[in-house]
Amino acid sequence: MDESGSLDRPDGDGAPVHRTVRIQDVAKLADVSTATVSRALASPEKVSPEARARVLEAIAKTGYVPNPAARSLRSQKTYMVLVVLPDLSNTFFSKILRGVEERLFEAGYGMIISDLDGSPEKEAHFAAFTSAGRVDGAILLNGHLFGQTRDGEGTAVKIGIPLVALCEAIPSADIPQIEIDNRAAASRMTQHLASLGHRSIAYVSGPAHNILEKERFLGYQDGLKAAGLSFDPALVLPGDYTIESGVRAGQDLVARAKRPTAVFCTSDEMAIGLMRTLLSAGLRVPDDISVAGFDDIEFAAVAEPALTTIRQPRRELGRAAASVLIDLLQGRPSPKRIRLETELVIRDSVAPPQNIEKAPAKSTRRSAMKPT
Amino acid sequence: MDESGSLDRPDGDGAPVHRTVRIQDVAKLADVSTATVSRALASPEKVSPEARARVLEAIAKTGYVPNPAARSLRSQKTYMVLVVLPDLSNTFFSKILRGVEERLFEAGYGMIISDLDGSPEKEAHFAAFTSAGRVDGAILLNGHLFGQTRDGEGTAVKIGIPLVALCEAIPSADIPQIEIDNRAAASRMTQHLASLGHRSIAYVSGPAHNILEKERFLGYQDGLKAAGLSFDPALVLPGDYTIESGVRAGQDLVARAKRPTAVFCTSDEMAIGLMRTLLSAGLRVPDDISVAGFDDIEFAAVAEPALTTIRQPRRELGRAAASVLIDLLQGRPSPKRIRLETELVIRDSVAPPQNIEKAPAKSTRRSAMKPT
DNA sequence: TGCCGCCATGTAAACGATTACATGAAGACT
DNA sequence: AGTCTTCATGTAATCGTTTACATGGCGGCA
Repeated sequence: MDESGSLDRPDGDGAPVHRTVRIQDVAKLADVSTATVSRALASPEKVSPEARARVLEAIAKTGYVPNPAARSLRSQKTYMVLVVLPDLSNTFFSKILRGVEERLFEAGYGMIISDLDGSPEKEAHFAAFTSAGRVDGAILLNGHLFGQTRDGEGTAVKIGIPLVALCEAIPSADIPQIEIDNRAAASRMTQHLASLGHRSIAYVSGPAHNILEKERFLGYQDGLKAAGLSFDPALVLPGDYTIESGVRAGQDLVARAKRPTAVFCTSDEMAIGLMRTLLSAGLRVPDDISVAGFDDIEFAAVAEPALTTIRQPRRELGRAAASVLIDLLQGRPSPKRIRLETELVIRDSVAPPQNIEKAPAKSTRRSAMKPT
Repeated sequence: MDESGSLDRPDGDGAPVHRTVRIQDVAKLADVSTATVSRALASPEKVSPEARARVLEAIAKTGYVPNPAARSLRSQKTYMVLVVLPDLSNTFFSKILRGVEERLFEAGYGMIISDLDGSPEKEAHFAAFTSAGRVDGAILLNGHLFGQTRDGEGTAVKIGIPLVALCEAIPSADIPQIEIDNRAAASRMTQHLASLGHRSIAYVSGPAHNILEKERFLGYQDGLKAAGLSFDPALVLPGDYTIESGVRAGQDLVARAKRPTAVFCTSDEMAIGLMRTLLSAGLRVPDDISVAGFDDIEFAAVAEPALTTIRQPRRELGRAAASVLIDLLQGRPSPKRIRLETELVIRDSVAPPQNIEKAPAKSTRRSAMKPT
C-alpha cells in the first residue's frame, strides 16, 4: 500500500521517528555493536554493566522493540503457543483459556487459538501451521493428536514441538497430561447421592468415545459399588455435554413411568437443560428428583435451583498446562502428569429422596415455590 | 536443544527428509528458480501453467510449507490478527470470537488473543506487541484504544496498523465500527414491556462509562417516551453486566415496598442473577414481576423461566469485524460502520402485569409451578 | 523486416535479528 | 616474565523468504 517509506525519517535528534527502530540504531546510539545489544537483552550476564546500562538507555530513548520475525527466523523460536480446542464458545473452555493466557503472558509467550469446530480441514491446516514452525509448542484440549482419532487410530502427524494434553488426556501419546481425576470425582458425586438415600441414580453420559466420559462412567460405577448399589443400564442416558442433550435426557425421564430419584449429569450444561425440562413438565427439583452436575460453571450457582456439582479448578488447570509447556520449551524437566483436586459443591438441586424426607438442609431451597 | 542438524539429511532421493524443506529444495526439484516458486504461490497468474504445475507437484512431493518468519521478515506481513478483549471468560465474547476466528481462518489469517483482564501492564505489553509488528491488524472489543480511557482521555498510542472496533464503538477513533444499534434495541424492549401494560419499568444498567450502557440507557428513555411513560430515576439500578450485579439489583428490588412490574436488565447475566434472587425471595416471574435481558446468550433459553431478551447476532458480528479488517489489510475499501440487526426474542419471563392479567401467551410458562 | 513491448524467468539484494568465531585486553598461574 | 585463561566485544555469516531489476525470447505492428 504505502511504499513511500523513508520519507518520514528525520535525521535530526531522532526521537519521534516513525520508521521502525532497528537494533543497529540502538547500537549506534549506545556506541556498541549490534551483537552487544542483542546480548544485553538475551543474556545480560555476558555484557559489562556499563555497556548494558548504555544499551538500556538507548533502548529507552529510541523505544526499540526487537522485530519478532527476524528474531524468530534466526533463532527458530517464535514465543508463540498454539492452543487447540474443539469449541471456543463453550463456557467451560473459556475460563481455562484465561488461565493459560495468564501464565503464558507472564512467561513472555503469546497465545494463538485454534477452534477446530469439528472440521478436519481446519485440523489439517493447524497441523501444517504447527509443523511450519509458527509456534514453539501447543496445548491440546481436544483429546487427540493431529491426524488421529480420539481412540488413537490413524497415524499422528509428526509434530516437532513440545505438546501438552489438557483436560482430555491422550493415553496413546507420550506427552504430559494435565487433568483432574475424573473417575474419583464421579465416584464421589455418586456416593454423595447414595449417602443421601438415593438407590436409583441415573447417569447422563458424555459423548461415547470421549475419555472424560469413559473415566466418569467408571467413576459412576465405582460409586454405585461403593454404596452397595447395583448398576442398571436402563439408568444410563446418552448425552454429549450440551444443553440440548440435557433437555433430551430430561424428556426421556419425564416420559418414564418409573423414574430414578436422582440424576447425575456429567456436565453442568446438561444438568441445567435437564432441570429445565423437568420443571417444565411439572416435576420438582430436588423434591421429586435430585439433579447433580459436573464442572461448576458460572451459571451453576444461579440455576434454579442452584446446582450441586463438582468444581474443576479451571483457571489453575490452564495455568498448570501452560507452566508445564513452558518448562518443556525452556528445556527444564517437567512432570509427566498433573492431577488437580476437584471439590464437591453442595447446593440446592440435590436432596434426600422424598420417602425419607427430612428437614431440608440448605438455605433458600425452592422457597420460590412456596411463598411462606 | 537439538542442534545436531544436517545429519538426518540424506542426499539420495530426498523424500523423507526431516530437516525443514526450504523453498530452494522445491525449486531444485521443479527445476525452476526460487523466485518462480514464490510467484507460483503468491501470484499464480505471473507464472506459466507448466511451471506452476511442476512447482505444485514438487511442493506436494516435499510437503513444503513456507517459513512464516522469513516470509514475514521480508514482506512485513504476519498474517496474524490480534483480538483485544476485556474478559475472555465471558460467555458473550466467546461466541463472537468464534465468528472472528472462523472468518480469519477462511482468509488465511491466524488469531492471537489478548485478554486484558483490567491490567494496564498487559495493555502496555500488547500495545508494544502490536507496534512491534507481530500482527497485521487488530480487533478491539474493549471499547478504547491502547493508552486511552473509554472516554478518550490520554493519548492513544500510535499504532501503525489497521484497527477495527467491535461491539463497543470507540467514538473518538477514526476506525471502522462494527456493532448493533444498542439504542434502538433498548428502546424496542422498553416499548415491548410498555405495550404489555407495564407502566413502571425498572432498568438495570451497565458500567457507568461504558458506551453500550450510554446507548442502551438512551434507548430505555426513548422507549419510555414513545410509550408515554415518564422517566423515574428511582427505577434505575446500577449494574455492570455480571451475574453478581444482577443479584444485587434483585436484592434492592426485593427490599422495596413499592416494586416496578417489569425490569429491563441490559445483560442476560444480570437478568438471570436477578431472577434467581426474586425467586428465592418468593416472588414469581413473570406473574409478580417481568424480567427482560439483553444478548440472548445460550443460557437465556434454559433459564427458569426462559428469558425474554434481545438477540445479538454474535457470530455474525465477529465475522463482520474480521471481514472489514481483512479488507483493510488487503487494501480494499471497507465500510466505516456496520450495524447488524438485533431481534426481540419473546420467551416466558415477561408477561402483562398482574392487574390486567390475560391468558398467558407462551408455551410452558411457569407450568412447573402449577402441576396442572 | 525491424523495432518495441510483453511475458516468463532468473539473479541477487534485501528484511533484522542471533550467534559462531575472531580479537584484544586483562588478570592468573607457573 | 611469559603464557594461558577468561572476559567483553566486534565482525560477519546466517536464517528462508520476497521482490526489484535484469535478461532473453517471442509475437505484433508498421
